[in-house]
Amino acid sequence: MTNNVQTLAMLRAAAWARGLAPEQLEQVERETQDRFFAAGEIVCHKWSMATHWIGVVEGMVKVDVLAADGRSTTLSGISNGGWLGEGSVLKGELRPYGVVALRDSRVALMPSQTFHDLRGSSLTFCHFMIDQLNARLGQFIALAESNRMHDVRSRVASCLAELFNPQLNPRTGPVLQISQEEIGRLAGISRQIAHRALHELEDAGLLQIRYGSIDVRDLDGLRLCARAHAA
DNA sequence: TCATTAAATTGTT
DNA sequence: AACAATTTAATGA
Repeated sequence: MTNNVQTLAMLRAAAWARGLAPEQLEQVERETQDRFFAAGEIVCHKWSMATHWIGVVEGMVKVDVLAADGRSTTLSGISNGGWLGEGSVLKGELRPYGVVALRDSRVALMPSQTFHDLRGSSLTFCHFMIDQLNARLGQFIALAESNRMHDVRSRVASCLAELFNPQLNPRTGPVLQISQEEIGRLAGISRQIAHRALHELEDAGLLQIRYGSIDVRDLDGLRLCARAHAA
């Protein structure tokens, strides 16, 4: 249950909620919780039970895995309007990743029971879920291709463009409040390499680097760069 | 409002 | 990886 205005607006505006019957939407609003996480806080631990489907109301969270020696890499970033964790909820398994707030974030938590109720009763929800899983698959295919075939600049461009994936991150604004260190984790490179790649993208006029944030000026240009092979 | 300081982030080698 | 420089936010006069 949540009284938060932003969270309620986010639920009602979600693509999967548009086709719901009034009583179904009421159930969602009644059963979905609402929590605030400060930057750096853990939203859910690795290997924890997947008890909720997670939506980002406002802010940004990352999905990451960390090695025993403390190194960590980021698999995905999710910002305003994005949902994550459906895979583990569908399978009823432990999450094979951790979720961490990249900056102060408000997060919606839909209980897995509610999730399964929708899955069984709403065709539009099921359609959304097909699109969601398909987008996730495409994301990881692009990631594998980018890692194996493309240079560093294209990889960074690809990772940034994914933060604007219309299915996975439907309401990302042009200003990404994310440090170069986190960009590096997202692209699987060091902060120094990320720094250099970002300046190349800035010189190409695709974005503007600010303190603690990236201002994306040419999203289509980033997407083109993400598919380019040449150095 | 301004100076001081610590913390975070970026820049450079 | 190490270090320097810069930006931001918090504090107190």
